[in-house]
Amino acid sequence: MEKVTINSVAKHAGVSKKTVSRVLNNEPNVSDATREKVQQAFKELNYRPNPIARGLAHNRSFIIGCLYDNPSKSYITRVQSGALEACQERNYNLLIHPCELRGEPLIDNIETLISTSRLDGLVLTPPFSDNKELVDYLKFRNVPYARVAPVTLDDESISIKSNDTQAAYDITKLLLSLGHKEIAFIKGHPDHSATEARFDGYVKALGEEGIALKTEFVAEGNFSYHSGEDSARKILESAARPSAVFASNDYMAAAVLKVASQMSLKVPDELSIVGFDNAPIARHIWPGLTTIAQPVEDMTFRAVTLLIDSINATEIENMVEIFAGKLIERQSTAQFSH
Amino acid sequence: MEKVTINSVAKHAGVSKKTVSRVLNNEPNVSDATREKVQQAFKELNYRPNPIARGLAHNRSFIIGCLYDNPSKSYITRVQSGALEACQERNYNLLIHPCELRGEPLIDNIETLISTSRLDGLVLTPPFSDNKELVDYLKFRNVPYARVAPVTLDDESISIKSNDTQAAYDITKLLLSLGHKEIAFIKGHPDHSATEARFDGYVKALGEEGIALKTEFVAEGNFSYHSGEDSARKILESAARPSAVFASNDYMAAAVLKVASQMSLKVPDELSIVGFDNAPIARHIWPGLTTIAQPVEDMTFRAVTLLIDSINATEIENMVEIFAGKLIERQSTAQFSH
DNA sequence: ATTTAATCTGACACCGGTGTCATAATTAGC
DNA sequence: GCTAATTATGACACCGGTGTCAGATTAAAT
Repeated sequence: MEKVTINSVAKHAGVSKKTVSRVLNNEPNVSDATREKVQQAFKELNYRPNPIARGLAHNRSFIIGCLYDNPSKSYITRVQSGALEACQERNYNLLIHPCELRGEPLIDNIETLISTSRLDGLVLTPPFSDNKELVDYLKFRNVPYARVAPVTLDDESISIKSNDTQAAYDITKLLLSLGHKEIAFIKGHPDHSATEARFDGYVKALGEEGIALKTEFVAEGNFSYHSGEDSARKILESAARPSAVFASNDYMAAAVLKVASQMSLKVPDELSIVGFDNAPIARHIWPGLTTIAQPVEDMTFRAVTLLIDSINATEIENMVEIFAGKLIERQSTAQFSH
Repeated sequence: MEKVTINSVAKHAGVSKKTVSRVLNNEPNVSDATREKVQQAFKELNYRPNPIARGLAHNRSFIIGCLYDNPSKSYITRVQSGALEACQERNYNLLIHPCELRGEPLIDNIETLISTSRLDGLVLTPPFSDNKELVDYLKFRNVPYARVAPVTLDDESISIKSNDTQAAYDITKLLLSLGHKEIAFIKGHPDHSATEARFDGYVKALGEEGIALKTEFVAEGNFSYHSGEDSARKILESAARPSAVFASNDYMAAAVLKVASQMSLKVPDELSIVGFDNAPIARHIWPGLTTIAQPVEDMTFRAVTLLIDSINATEIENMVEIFAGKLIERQSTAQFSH
């Protein structure tokens, strides 16, 4: 297969390569006749511009990096899926970068990533979205970035928020409306800002009913299945067992279900359980988990789209958008029966 | 931050840029003194070669594509993880390409992918590893590729195999040794060659015990949780209910467990269940699934490493390597009690 | 001390695009 | 119909590296 470059197209169409470049980029100041000729040559030769050469000329890589450190595989693939779609639409490539938050020094890691791969921009997903050190570094290095699901807002970057607090409030309200008064809570990883946000919603809902927060009903998890197990044991084996458990994500909720099974506690008759995220496991276990579905793909898609557009815009405009979660009721919740 | 190019390094070190390039690529014919000087300049200026310029000069992208279409998120992330590690080690980037096998014409899709992204090579994961049309196309287009977990061998490519048949044989043998004689089987997706391989192992083990294959005990699934549910209903609601079910992957096995729970069938006392893959769900449900763990990361890592090395080698050497699965016993299997 | 071979080093073109600017071809204005 | 303003086009340098090849330097051989 003969290599087709801009030169061959130019020769074929009988014009200069600069003119070909003009047609390629939809630049003005090309006569209709010439444009036609060149486009014809594109087709006849099946020409594809070389993104690498283009990148060199522009001093750009047309690559967006996606940073994550999340135990949930399904969350990661959803993030990737949204990011990929946005990239493909704009002819960018996506470079995935899983990354241990507590591993080697984060900044060094990112520094290497950026300078070796020449990323044009970076999407931060939780828990990086709220990592001040990282955000400051990117700002200092002048690397465009977008934040997915941050809690803190700096008004200086593209941020696509989810309203975790509201959603957590809603799902807690659901439990309350079912007659539950003793509702335990399992927190997520302290590095994730969603952890506090979700907890806040829970606290707010309880507060509105005039129910005091019981410290023995609040366990410290870290979003992992394992931490959910430990927390569930602590909560369910305590003297005053709650009638419902709100786990900050579905993995931990699944772990609560497992512990309940092992203790022969019937769910939802003797114990209601709710999770968060609507991970696949929420519908893969029996009973299915009542949980909050978040539009992860949409959020990431939007973040990457805004990021790429801001890279190519002359005027940089930073914006915040908020996406809402949706309550999904399955079989793990039921009316409280004394 | 000043831009550091090969020219600035050359000036700083007082040599030509070609000499800098020589040092960069560890080429011979550079005096120790000069090499020292240049390396010193690298450090002082914190120089990072521009992969894009390098790519243009070499007519290479230093990007490996990873093709997949797999419902299992955990499988995908494991594949990615192995591939990424191999790429990072060799200074390549990884481009992920999820892809609907039954979606738009596959070859067109790949054609676009290759010509727009200028991939240097492609890793095929199931079900693409055994897609003859695709493999033929890549061969025709002269695109280097490696196949992860193929079943058919063409001896003309890098192939990293797993011994699915053996593993399926082993796990069936386990059920037989527990006294089970009526063992149902849920097949995977017909496009995945692993489907037949696993079935073969099951058939072989039964055959050795002189147990005839019952067609009513073989269901056609497609690796999805949902198909597992349907298959499980068909099998468990039949008149002659088996005492054990072998599902071709863990998602379908989890679905069997769900259906069994709904039917109040106690697992493992009244029904043993085994899966395949050791997906996270296998240990996230209760009882945990007895299954086969495959070294997915290792296999992909190896495939990508071999692929990159073969791209850079003058002599192309194709090879086949076989990785073994490992039987993992959890709580979903027990002695058959009449 | 020369010749010969081996080892270094740099000038220069090139990879495949894009930006700048000068010039050619139109069109508009009167 | 002639000049002025506008639009269309191409020559050329450049992005940051690498390959080729010739020339300079050093080491080995006689």
